[in-house]
Amino acid sequence: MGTTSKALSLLRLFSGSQPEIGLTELSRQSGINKATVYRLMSDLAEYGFVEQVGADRMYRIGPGVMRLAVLRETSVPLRSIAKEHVRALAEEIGETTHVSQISGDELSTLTYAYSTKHGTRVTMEDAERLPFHATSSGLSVLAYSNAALVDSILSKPLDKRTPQTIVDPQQIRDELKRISLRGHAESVSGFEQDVHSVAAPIFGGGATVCGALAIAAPVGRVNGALRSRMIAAVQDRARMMTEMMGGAMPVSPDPG
Amino acid sequence: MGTTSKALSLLRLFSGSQPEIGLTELSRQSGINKATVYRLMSDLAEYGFVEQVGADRMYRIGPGVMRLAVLRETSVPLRSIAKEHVRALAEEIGETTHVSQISGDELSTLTYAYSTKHGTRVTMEDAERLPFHATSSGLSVLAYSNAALVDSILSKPLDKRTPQTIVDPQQIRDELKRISLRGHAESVSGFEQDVHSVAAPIFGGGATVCGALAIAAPVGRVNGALRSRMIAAVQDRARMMTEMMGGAMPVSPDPG
DNA sequence: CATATCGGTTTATTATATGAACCAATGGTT
DNA sequence: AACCATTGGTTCATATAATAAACCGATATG
Repeated sequence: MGTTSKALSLLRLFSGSQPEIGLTELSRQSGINKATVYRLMSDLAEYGFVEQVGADRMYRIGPGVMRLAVLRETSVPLRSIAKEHVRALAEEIGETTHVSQISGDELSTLTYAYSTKHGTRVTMEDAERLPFHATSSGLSVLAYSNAALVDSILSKPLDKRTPQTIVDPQQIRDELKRISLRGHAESVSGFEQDVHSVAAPIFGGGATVCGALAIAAPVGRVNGALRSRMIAAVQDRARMMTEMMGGAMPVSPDPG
Repeated sequence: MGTTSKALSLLRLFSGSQPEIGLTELSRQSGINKATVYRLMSDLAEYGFVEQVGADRMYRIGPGVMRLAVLRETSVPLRSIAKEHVRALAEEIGETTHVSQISGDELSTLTYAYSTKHGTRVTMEDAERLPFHATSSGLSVLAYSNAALVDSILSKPLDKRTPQTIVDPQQIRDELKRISLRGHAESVSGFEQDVHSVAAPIFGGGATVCGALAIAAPVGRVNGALRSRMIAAVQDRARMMTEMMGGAMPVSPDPG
């Protein structure tokens, strides 16, 4: 593993549930020597990617990423487009909604919204990382991705998140075919127990898939009627988002 | 210069006016060997910090930064707070406004807003990088920064952006003292010709300065009345933003 | 058709990253 | 107050990983 990769992998350790991490803890979780971590974090800090805060000198994500984020949003305004739709959809359906984008070999949640209609709801974490194979969002994206990405994902061992998670590559490939015919993906307790989710892909410029819109509800609340509404609404909204992204659905589903 | 620093410095080359850069161009502008740039960009791409797009395989900022940006905004919501104030202030004064944040040894523009009141206006660039010594924003930040940052900035050679740019360290230190007494900074044609700007610092948790709010108007339009309004408004808004950040103005100005 | 430029690759060379051991400081616990 | 366990940070001999010149094939340009 190269030095640069090591430095970048350290950034991946930060998450919504762990927004600040100390030097020793970074070393422990990454498996990288403490002295090395120190030097890498110093480099990252110099460029504003992390900053040290408080008396205990914990590290957190720094201001430098905001500059890059502004640039990114200018060319690919997925997040700003997503925000409004996610809110409206949550209100319309009365369940939790979220948009996630492809980022390497996983999805990362861009934004999400809760509905206040029910006392219980599926909860999300800020900037949560979602595996492709175990979420409706991931499957909906894979169904429209090129063969290279699908192969790369399915060739690695797949994490069995719950007893219901499908980890057999062939079974997943079959499912991907069905998804590309229907235009939406569905997952019942595949990622988190008791969560029923439906998702539809979002396309950017050039009919390439860039992320997914999803609705997630507690399993017990999803009856036939709600399920139909969820599927119809998520597909409808995803289509609207694709349009605003200047993208287009591929004419015939990618066979990959 | 370490490998990590090299990789991160490549990211700094991307800007609003140059959102996509090719391999050879990256090598040229960074002064780093092409083969090295290739490997570094491959590493960055693997972690989603850049992505290649189009037939000519140009690089642009990738989706990975959005995940980090979401995390950053959760702990330091400067940008979301800034957006509304910048808009309101632009409307109130009828001139261009912007908020920038400290990012290493420079400021980077988080968000800005134009007013439609006049046909001419000061224009901004997305994610523009602003030097400390030549902008009212930078000076207002420095005036409330610790001595270490001030020394580090003033010890390096200062770029004379315009004939009016002050580049003498001692002259700048004198000005910083005055700024910390008044609570705002002012710059006439110090960064761009014919631009008159006023700025006030924004403080985050622990009374530490984290950025600045600024108003920028064409020099010819700034008469005594407008100038007074600009100064009063920028200070007022910056105070509001500081409050929303959970920050506080330092009781006595930092002597640094 | 010749030339230039592009993204990407190879390879011997060497500069750079590494990690065990070590500090000093902090904060509980006995 | 003495003690132990942690923390962030530093040192330096060692060895691994980064580097740059030359090269390749493809595309575009005159």
